[in-house]
Amino acid sequence: MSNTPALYWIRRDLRLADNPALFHAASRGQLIPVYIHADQEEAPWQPGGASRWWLHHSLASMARSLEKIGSRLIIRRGSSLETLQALASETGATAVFFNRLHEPACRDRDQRVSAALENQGLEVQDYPTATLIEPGALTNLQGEPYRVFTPFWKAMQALGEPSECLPLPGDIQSPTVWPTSLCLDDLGLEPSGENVAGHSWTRGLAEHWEVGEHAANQSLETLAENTIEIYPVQRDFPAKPGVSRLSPHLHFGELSPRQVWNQLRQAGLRNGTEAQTLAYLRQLAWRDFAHHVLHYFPRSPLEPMYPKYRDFPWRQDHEQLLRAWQQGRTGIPIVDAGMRELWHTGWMHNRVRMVAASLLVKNLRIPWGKGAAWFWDTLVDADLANNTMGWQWSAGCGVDAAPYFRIFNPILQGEKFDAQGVYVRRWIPELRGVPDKFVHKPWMAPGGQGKIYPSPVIDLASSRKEALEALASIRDAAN
DNA sequence: TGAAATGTTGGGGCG
DNA sequence: ACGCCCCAACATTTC
Repeated sequence: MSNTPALYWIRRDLRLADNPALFHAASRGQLIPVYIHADQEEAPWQPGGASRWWLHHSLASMARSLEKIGSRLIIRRGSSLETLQALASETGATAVFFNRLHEPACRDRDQRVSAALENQGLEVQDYPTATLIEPGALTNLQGEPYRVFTPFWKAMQALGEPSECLPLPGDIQSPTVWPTSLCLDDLGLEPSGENVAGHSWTRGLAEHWEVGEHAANQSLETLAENTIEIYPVQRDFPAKPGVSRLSPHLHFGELSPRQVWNQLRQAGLRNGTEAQTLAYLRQLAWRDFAHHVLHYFPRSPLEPMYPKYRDFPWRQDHEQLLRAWQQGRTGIPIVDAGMRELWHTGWMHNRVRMVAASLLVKNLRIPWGKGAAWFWDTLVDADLANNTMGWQWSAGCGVDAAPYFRIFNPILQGEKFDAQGVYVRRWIPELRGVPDKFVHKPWMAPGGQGKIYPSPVIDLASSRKEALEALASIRDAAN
């Protein structure tokens, strides 16, 4: 026990349970939880619109949780280092505890902050908790980073189960005097005004999500006890509730991946759903793989991992097409439905993300970074590692990527994974009068039944051919 | 975590 | 009964 306070520096670890920095800081003695809004330090990957909305509500939830256990959330704005230094001198704190972030900008910032604080005699403790395997800790037998998922996953499994989760922090000791705090609203996180479609973002997001640790645990409970049973089969069908929707909770640390792993494992044993559980844990491992790849390739958010793709002949003057894609009016139902789901709810089903990305990158030949930037701004689960891996995978220029010739046909994808058109009609009411047979290609409906919906902005067959030619023009380059 | 083009096979209609 | 053709249905190759 120390008789000076410790600062618990909160970032994207917005939970009380299984929280190493909070647990150890609280065990040490007087605790001062602090959130410092310094998003320019993460530039150019500061949180986008949907993320800011989520962050606002998650911080509000964290503040309430801390108050319930007799503590508080101190909110400040400014340079992380200067703010921590100021707080230390205001409160007499002699230690700073935090959980690690692994994005390159955050990691560099945290190392600078730690070094500076230690230089002036403060104790700094940081903990891994954002991933199951710490990025950089797992290499193949040659000491090289894995570049293919399956061997990475096998190596992960060979390491055995994650350790037990930490309990809630015990007795919370407050400092004798609390430092001053801003109000959450002072941070101006919630986007004001309307999004691209003229909808109020705030309302749409609020209608579709419950934010915070409690809601995150409820979603995990639903997954472990119900959805997991149907997950392996239903996860590919966007109209069905076959996926976990845990991604934003994991991104903001309302749940740790270790909690997800351990709870699913236990439920799987209890309910005899171990095989289904493994299918989900494999997907959870993709999240670790993405962080692992970002660790070794810190420039990958902006640069193709295979340099020859820098010379890819992207379409010139694609602004109009990009806007049609963003706004969900490409004329291709499965893509438009996905893009509308995105702006209404801040989320899109993964199967549809892949189809929408393929259309943007391959048929429209628009640089994948434009799609990544749009997703970054509109997804509540926007995560630099996952977003980068997903887009480079789709564009064919990343590790373990879809081969360049793999081009989705959005009509076939729609017919295969949304045969009755339930998903596309949910987001595109105009299609409700179009018969099932043509719901994924309304322009082909006889008798003007499909006329109500605009024709595709791109011809799928000819643009596919052009994409293959464009890709052939760079494929013989050295790498 | 593809789809189109091409090849093969076998059942059935037909003269 | 038989050969021929058509064309699903399935398999393989190619991008």
